[in-house]
Amino acid sequence: MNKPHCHSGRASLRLVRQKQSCDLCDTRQLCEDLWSDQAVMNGVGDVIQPKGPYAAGERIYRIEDQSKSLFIIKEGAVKVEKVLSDGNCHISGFYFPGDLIGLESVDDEKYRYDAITLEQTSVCELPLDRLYEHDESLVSFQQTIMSLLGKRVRQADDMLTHARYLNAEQRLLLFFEMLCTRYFVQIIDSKHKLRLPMSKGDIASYLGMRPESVSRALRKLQNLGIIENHLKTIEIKDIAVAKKMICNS
Amino acid sequence: MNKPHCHSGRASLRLVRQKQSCDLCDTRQLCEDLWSDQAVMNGVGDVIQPKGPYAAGERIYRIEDQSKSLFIIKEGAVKVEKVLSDGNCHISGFYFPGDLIGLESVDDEKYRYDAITLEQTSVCELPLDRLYEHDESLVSFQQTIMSLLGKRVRQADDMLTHARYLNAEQRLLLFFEMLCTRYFVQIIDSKHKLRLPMSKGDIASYLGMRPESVSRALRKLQNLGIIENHLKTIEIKDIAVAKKMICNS
DNA sequence: CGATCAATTGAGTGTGTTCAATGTCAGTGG
DNA sequence: CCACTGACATTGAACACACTCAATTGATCG
Repeated sequence: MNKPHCHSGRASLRLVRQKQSCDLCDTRQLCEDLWSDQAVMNGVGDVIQPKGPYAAGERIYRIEDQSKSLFIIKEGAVKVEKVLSDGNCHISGFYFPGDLIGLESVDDEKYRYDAITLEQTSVCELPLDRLYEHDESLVSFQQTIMSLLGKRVRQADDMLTHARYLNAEQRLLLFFEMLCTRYFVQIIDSKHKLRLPMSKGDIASYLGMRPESVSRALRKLQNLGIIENHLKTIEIKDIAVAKKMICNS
Repeated sequence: MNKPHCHSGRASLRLVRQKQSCDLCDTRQLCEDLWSDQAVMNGVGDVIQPKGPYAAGERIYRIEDQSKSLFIIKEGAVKVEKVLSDGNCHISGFYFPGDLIGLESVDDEKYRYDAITLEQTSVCELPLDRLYEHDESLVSFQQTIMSLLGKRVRQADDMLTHARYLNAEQRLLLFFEMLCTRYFVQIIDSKHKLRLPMSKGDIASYLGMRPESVSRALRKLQNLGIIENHLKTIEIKDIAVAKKMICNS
């Protein structure tokens, strides 16, 4: 199960994560469970619905809608955001192929965020009510969701720590590192030149900053020779220094 | 199941949450499941170990230790914290009777925080490995943990939002409101005079501030006549204005 | 090509931090 | 009972970082 592109049990769940093995994919276990012989025999697989492709800017789920499903991202990129009472937007996270979105609505009535595509995106829908069925064939499925919830909690906790102890430049470098390691991003030419599917404003919201501050921090990093910033393309020129900057807080 | 003090199936799980009904208790469902006829019949209840009482300042679990259990707090108060690389402390949360701690270690090898008692505290230990057993009698138990994980994710997300969009005074007022509504705190005399089991420094760390800033913000709120601050005792004098301050961000 | 939105840059402001000093309380021992 | 201690809490002054407001540039698209 270590070879790339292992999610090929069926076309609808073929989660291709370019340049990465399935080991890094959150939903690997999920896919295996859902397409196991036993699950297929019991018809579990049939409730999984492929949806999309969505164009950029479409909503996969909408805040306040009844939360009925989780979604695995097959291709594309998604931002999960919420409009605050003062009209500002707060982006809770960015998600990429192999990620599962909607976990924060487990055991809640409604979605608390909008999930909006950043580019052409396809997903698989997993009905939430299946989570709670006592079906023998779903036990492994439930455990996988539980694992992902544990991960999600840790991720949120880490984010809180970073938000408090890192300055503008450090947050941006950490963000780029996350994109490179944890997530799928389109990597151009060299290994450390990446294309951002989201706007600078989105990044600002995610990192708890203003767009102006993002601009200034990027310029500062560029002047230091650590990165090259051109529109939606970022090149990390000095990874050693970058990593040192993140740690020395 | 709406009457107070419903956790009286057995002494070891009697989670008395003063002045609050069990509806507000995170672990109500858990207790019901664990002490259901079927669970008891299958011997599930016997794996739940009462521990304590711990004195103030003791560790319930230790960072880097192998994570083997969750803990329900029966009495007392607990802070969950981590020492950062620069020597600073980051407090992830405060927990009170009826709360479940250790959820962030679900599906992880080790604890990522220290859980330290703030006063005399007793807990019940729930072995994590039971979570993943295919035992029929544990299905409901698993679902409850899943629900709590969902809640925990939402809580962390909310915290992130607040950390970004509220100033020092607003954060403190929101913190006090949380203590009053969601958590158990020792309430003295009137309904809105409460005793804080944690230090001002702990509060600062939790809210992402410096102790000095907490002091100044409290003074400001006191000068405005909204609160009265004396050592470990806080009195909310003008709740209407306090709530208005939190919302108008 | 102009219109529109995103991104950048500049100048001035403000909130919370840093560093240092002082004040307060609880516990201890003379 | 009082002085001494150490941890916590408060206060003050100067500073730094990110924010706000405003103007400009740049990219994209009909």
